[in-house]
Amino acid sequence: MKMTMKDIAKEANVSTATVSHVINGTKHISEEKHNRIMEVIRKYNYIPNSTAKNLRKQSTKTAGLIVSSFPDSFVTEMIYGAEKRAREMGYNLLLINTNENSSYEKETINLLHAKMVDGIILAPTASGASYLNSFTDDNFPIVLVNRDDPSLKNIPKVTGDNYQTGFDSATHLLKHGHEKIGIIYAVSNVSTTVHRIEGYKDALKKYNLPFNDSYIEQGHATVEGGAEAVKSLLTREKDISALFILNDLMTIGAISKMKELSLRIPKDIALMGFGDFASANIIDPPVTNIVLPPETIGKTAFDVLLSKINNPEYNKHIELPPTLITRKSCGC
Amino acid sequence: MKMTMKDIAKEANVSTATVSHVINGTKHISEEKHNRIMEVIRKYNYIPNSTAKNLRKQSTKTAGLIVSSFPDSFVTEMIYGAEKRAREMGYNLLLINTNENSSYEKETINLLHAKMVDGIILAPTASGASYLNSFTDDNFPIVLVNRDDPSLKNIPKVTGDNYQTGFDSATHLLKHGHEKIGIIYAVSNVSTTVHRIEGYKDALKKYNLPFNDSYIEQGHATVEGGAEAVKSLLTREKDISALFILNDLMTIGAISKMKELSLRIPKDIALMGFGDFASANIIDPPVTNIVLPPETIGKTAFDVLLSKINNPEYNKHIELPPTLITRKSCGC
DNA sequence: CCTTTTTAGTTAATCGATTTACTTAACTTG
DNA sequence: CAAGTTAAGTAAATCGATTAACTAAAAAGG
Repeated sequence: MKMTMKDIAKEANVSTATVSHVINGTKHISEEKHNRIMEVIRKYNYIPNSTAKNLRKQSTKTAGLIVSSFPDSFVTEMIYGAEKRAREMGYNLLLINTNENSSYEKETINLLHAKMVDGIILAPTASGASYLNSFTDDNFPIVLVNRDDPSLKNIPKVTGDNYQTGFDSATHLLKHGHEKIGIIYAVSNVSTTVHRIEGYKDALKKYNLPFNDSYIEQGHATVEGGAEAVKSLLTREKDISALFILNDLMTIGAISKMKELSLRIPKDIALMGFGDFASANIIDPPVTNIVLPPETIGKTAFDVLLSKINNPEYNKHIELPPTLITRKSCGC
Repeated sequence: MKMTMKDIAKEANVSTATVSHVINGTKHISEEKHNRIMEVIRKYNYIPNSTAKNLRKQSTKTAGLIVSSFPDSFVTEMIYGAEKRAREMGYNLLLINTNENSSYEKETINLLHAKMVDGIILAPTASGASYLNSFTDDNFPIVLVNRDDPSLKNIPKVTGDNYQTGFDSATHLLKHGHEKIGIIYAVSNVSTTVHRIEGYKDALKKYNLPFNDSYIEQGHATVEGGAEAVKSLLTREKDISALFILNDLMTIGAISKMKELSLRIPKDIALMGFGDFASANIIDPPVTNIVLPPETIGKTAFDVLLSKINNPEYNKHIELPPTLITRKSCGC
């Protein structure tokens, strides 16, 4: 049977206020009443209704986690990190996947706001998120994760250092003599892609090499998308000697297609992937990857959200550095 | 500024009841007032507070999704399917990962119950979930997903047909002459594992072959766990000619280790994996897998939860059939 | 011993919606 | 035109907690 605090109070012959104080330890209650109340609570296995509590306290111990591309191994690990941290801190996470649909993103934020979540961790879609200003101006805590939106100022951010990611991977290939390096990416107009390409460009510049726009190919973030993209790119640009692929599924698709085309990796084309997917090490050839720590990004995003909740002035941008994992596919 | 219905009512010179009726269409309101109210609502971008609504309506349009092993590609896709369906039906999903910790599972269900979620989709941990009876007896909608608990009766279930999965994969290997088939699994005492092994046993029986307990090896559900398990199993049982590995990461680890041990697949050992992970096709050799449809399982679980919410008597068990994807690793 | 302070507990307002029961005016209808 | 319906709107109860303000009794202080 569903028990309310009123029922407990009646059974224990006290007021609901007393019951509440016992439960929350907000006032000293005599040993005797304390015990009597606890007994009744245990007897009926009473658990206070959080919705009522939430309404009164104007806080829900729930946060929203809005991702834009799921399932994707990077995002999945990020979710894992955030959920784990949230749990440790006594929070629950509402998971929403906008699937790169920006109008759904906007809608969702309104919905979660109305649901009175204590804050939102948002991996935004490609279209700008300037509409967020009306929320942050109202002190509704939002933290951007993974993807940055440089136009937003009063908002904390947790991302990987994508510029460095692009710079380091390009430098690694350049160092080993590759001058014509192709890039395959999935999502346009997001900071993850844009910054990696910027890093790549600057690495070229450092080596006094020209940037060639047609070495950059877009495709779907799927195995098939990677296969198509690599075919289209390598058919068009025959002199490319190395590839940097910004998405794990696409990397897998690309390798598959290159085998089909009898292109040897790394002999004919060197290859670097992004993200440390489980099979990277046993694929033939094992894939050299540059990785950003998704779990840490997720965990940190939640910590930052908590900071923002506790201090509306908190607006740091935390950028986590990449790591290069050298295996066979780049021939280095 | 945060607006309440009271503010809107005052500004529009009506009662909150009228505002509520306009918003919900629960009573006919004159054109004139209707427009006046809508205008004020738009002017302030007013969105009704769901927590208050939830408290009053005793429903939250939110469901809990409790998984026990995350991130895991199967579970991830299941989450994807469930979240997508939930969204389509106007629900949000609270995602919780119990990490195979049964006491945390119990705690979480109490918590979500108190949060007044409309129902829960639960992928239970290994330890029995008989404590669920007190919830289902109270008509709190819970559906079991992925893992079955046969001791629970008044509860709907959505699972893959794991018996058939074990039977079909064993039969496939037996048909091609393998008589000593090893199994590597991750989690004990869950229906997914138990039923697959039962199916495997029955397939052996059909071929009049004995079941050998020591062909069954357990390990951690990780790449490293798979590597260790395969080493331990193949060192102990030298005459095994085929392996069936029930987890994708372990499959990857096992292949990696077998390469290290200079065991050729499928020449020395044939191999079948479970679940259609992205890299299966480009791993060397491409992995033959038997798969159950995780996205469909997740989606169906949410549909079933909705059925259960609308009809407390709904207690079907939906079991989805496996598909065999033949590639090189089993040599068939 | 009287005043002040502290302690233990309660009453009632509050959070922000929904909804039942009621009122008043307008409209039918025989 | 009196009686019965219907329509449009509102007041107030309600959902189930928390908590400010209050009270009464006990303890402390002078």
